[in-house]
Amino acid sequence: MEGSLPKPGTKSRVASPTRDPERTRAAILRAATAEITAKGLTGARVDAIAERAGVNKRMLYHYFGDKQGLYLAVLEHTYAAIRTAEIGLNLTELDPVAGMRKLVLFTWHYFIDHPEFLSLLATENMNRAAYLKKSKAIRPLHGSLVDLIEALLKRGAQQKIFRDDVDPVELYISIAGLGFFYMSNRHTLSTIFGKNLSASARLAARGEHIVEVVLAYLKPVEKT
Amino acid sequence: MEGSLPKPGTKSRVASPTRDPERTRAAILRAATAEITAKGLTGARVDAIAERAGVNKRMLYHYFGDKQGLYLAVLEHTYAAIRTAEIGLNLTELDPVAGMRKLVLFTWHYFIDHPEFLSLLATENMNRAAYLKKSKAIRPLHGSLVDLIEALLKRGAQQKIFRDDVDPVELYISIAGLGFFYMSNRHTLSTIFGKNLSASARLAARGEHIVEVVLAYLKPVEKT
DNA sequence: GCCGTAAGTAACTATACGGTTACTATGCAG
DNA sequence: CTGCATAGTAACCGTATAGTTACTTACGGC
Repeated sequence: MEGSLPKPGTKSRVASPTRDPERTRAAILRAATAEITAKGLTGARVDAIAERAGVNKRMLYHYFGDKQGLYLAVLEHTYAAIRTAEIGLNLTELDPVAGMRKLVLFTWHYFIDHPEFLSLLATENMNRAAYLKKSKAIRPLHGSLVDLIEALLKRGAQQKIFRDDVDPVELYISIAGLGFFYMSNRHTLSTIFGKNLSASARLAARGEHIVEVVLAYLKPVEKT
Repeated sequence: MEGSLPKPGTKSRVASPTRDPERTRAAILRAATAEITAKGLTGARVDAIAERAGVNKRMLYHYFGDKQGLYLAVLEHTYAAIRTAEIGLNLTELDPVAGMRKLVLFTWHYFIDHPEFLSLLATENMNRAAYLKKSKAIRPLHGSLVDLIEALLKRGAQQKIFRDDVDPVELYISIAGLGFFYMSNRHTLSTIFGKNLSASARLAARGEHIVEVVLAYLKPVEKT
């Protein structure tokens, strides 16, 4: 009797576990992100990705064409995530110093919470950004990031609490760099300096250090 | 007649081009550095290294055991180069601000001139510093770096031109990070921001920016 | 209720790759 | 001069790897 069978009529996501393209695609993308960020593009194994995703290898080629296509999808997905999160920050409501502090700490915590983003950047730069250059989806995301920082800097300069000659791109690279280098190189740095840089107390201290460095730089130069 | 043959008696380096272990070893190391920093450890091909070095592949195994042994030799050689150069800086002769400026710019220019160092760090961190941890040769090199910075900070604090609560390791990570991120990620950053960050005018400007950021941070907090 | 299309499987293939084998040439200590 | 350790060569090998082929199963529009 058909009463005990799962109802095929309902389009609910629970239904049959077979034949769920969206779930399969997402599982592949997640597995590929993990494998590629752990081992790099050349180190990642297509068979390992398929196994991690619990999916037949043939499906990777079905959905993403080839290994490179899969890598590009991972790259686009990962970049979109951070740029989207930044837009949600809503810095316009805060005074400039508080806004800058929030942006700096957001960036820092994003790096702590998303090591896969750091690894992927390292991989892509080793590749001279060849895939990023191919992607039409990623570049448009970055105008708004510059606008965000520019607005903050302008408000601060008007209120005379920031110096008025700051380049927003140069500043963003500094904010990101102060966190990126610490996190992406924490394994070598921990080893050569004989300290565990991943300890949570140290991570918190580093966050405050970065805020201090950035705000000290932004302070207007006193008149002599 | 034997008169026209190259004299084997003279031990001069010019003599016979065959059988020169030092030259062969050095050629392999150079080729391996180039190949590994261009493509990563997994991306590098043993056959390509041999060809680049103009040497039979068997020689790589003769001198370095296996691919991993070769990688370790590259890593040790590359780390030793920067740490040795730092020691030659002679910062004790300068006043603290000039000394710090010199250290910051040295680090920055080192990154510009030695992209292979940056790539190798990226590779090694992707590997969670597994090879660095194995190396007995590298760690001892780093005590003197911390001493160098510590001495500079102490002199500056005594003269009241630096704040007196600066952690030398935290500061070094900032100095390095401000340059490292810019250079190691210049391909992705140039792409997303639509600017050529490798242009020499921009590199010079970045150097000045980093000096400003570091010195602003080191300035003693004014009394309120 | 049937049929075309998209989702999914298993087994296979060509080759690129790290590493080895079996051998030869060189030069220096005695 | 000669024996022997080290430098060097060429050809080879097993396997891991990206990508394919040939086939089966489920879904949804008509």
